[in-house]
Amino acid sequence: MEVDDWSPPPVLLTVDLVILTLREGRLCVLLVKRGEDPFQGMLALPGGFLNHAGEEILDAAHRELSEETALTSGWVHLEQLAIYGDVGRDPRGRVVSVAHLAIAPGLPQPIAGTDAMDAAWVPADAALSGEVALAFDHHRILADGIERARTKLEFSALATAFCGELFTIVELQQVYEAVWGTKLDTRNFYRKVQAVEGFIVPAGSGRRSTGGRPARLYRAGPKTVLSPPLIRPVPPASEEDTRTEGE
Amino acid sequence: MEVDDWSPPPVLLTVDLVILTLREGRLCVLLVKRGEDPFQGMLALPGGFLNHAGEEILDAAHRELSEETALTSGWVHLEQLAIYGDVGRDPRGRVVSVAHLAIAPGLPQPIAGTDAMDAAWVPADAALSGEVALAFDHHRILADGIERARTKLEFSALATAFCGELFTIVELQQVYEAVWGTKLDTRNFYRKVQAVEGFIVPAGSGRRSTGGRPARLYRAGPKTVLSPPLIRPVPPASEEDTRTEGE
DNA sequence: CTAATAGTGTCTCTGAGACAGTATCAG
DNA sequence: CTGATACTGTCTCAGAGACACTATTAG
Repeated sequence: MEVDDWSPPPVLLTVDLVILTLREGRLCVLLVKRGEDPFQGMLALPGGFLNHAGEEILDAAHRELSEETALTSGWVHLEQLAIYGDVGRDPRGRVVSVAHLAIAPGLPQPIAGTDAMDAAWVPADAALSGEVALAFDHHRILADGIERARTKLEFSALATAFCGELFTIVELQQVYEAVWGTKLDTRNFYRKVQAVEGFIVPAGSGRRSTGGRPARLYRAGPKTVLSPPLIRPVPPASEEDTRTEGE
Repeated sequence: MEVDDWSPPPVLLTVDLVILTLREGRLCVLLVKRGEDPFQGMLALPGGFLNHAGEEILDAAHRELSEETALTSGWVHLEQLAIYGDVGRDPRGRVVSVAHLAIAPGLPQPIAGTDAMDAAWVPADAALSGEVALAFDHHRILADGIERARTKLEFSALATAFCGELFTIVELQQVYEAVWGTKLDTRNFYRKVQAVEGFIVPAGSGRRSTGGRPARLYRAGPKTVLSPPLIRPVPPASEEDTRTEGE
């Protein structure tokens, strides 16, 4: 404690990304197959070290994001998720990861990044359920990221980040259904999203998909906080809750 | 990109704490007067570097917490808040701070820590309003921490962390009123906290304060998520609320 | 009895969930 | 006209806010 020439221990900083999108109505996450040293060949979240000591963390996250997805950037939501710094999490030493949550509209095929052999969209439920093993503590990070997205859908306008610039209410509903993993009542959904002022605003005229009544188009409104919120239906009220509920 | 002997740039990691408590019915935050190099003599959040490369971040937060408050530890809530790593935030170099939110019941006088000249409880509104200048980007961290506490009071049982092991419903209400900065209706509050199963559970018999009917005692229940939540009354009162206040 | 604090009941209104039929297009 | 998709209205019930009085103690 009273050491005079003590100096703080340096750590290595990485940026990891939970990138979510919708593909064929399913919530998917981008995973890469590691091409390098620790956990080589294993699936992991995209990410990497800071490029140089002067790189901002958010810039590094954006850089990693475009390295993997070739995004037009601008229609991407990117926010800090949490920090993961357990001592044993990386065999290379004291590596602390700043996890980020990224959400983007239907993305094209991913591209293999600098230190990734391969990259692919994996359905979120498959990645969560442990069917695929993830490197480091990335399973925990992924779970936290998806949980964050699910919660933020209730209280923020985050859902529009899954859509393009123009979208229909049905498409927005499909976002909620895919992320929450539930079916929603169409009439209640229409009523509620339109009741929140500034959540979505009408755009021009309609379009159609497989021959049917043309749908009205909307774009994201100025509001980022939803009030009243769109409450997520209680998870299926499963059998496991018996013990928690009793006493 | 193809540099072969490239190695990731190291950074220095600090842990900073937003420690909240209630003193005389007011929300207060612990601030220290810096006794060392950058921003010497200025007020700042308590915190410091990792002790050694093998120290867990959460352990470091606990260590800093007990260094400043001499807490009996165990009745303290401590959670990660966010990470602050802007390039220019610390003149000593690339210093990245993992901010934490700590909440504890009515604490005694703080003690000056290792590298702090002085420590004191400062009312949150005074610290937020810019009356006092804070070192580094600590004003932003403080604002984020208090906002986090205000939000979590709605949806989690965090309020009980401000109380001791045993508390009355009135005391719990005072927590909400102090943190939110609003007055709440006593009857509605009683009804709502008791409606949430597992939020608070009755303890033994009553006690009193200044001569009055003895209050029933409660302790924190097993539930950490409040459903239904206790909605915070709208803070902004958006525009011209000319004289609605006196009601 | 008085002062002081703890505790309670009702009404109204808003918002959530459940529910089925009409509107508009392509072919 | 048919198939397909977009869109809408009503009822009921739970929960939030507004509101004033009774209960129990110390002195």
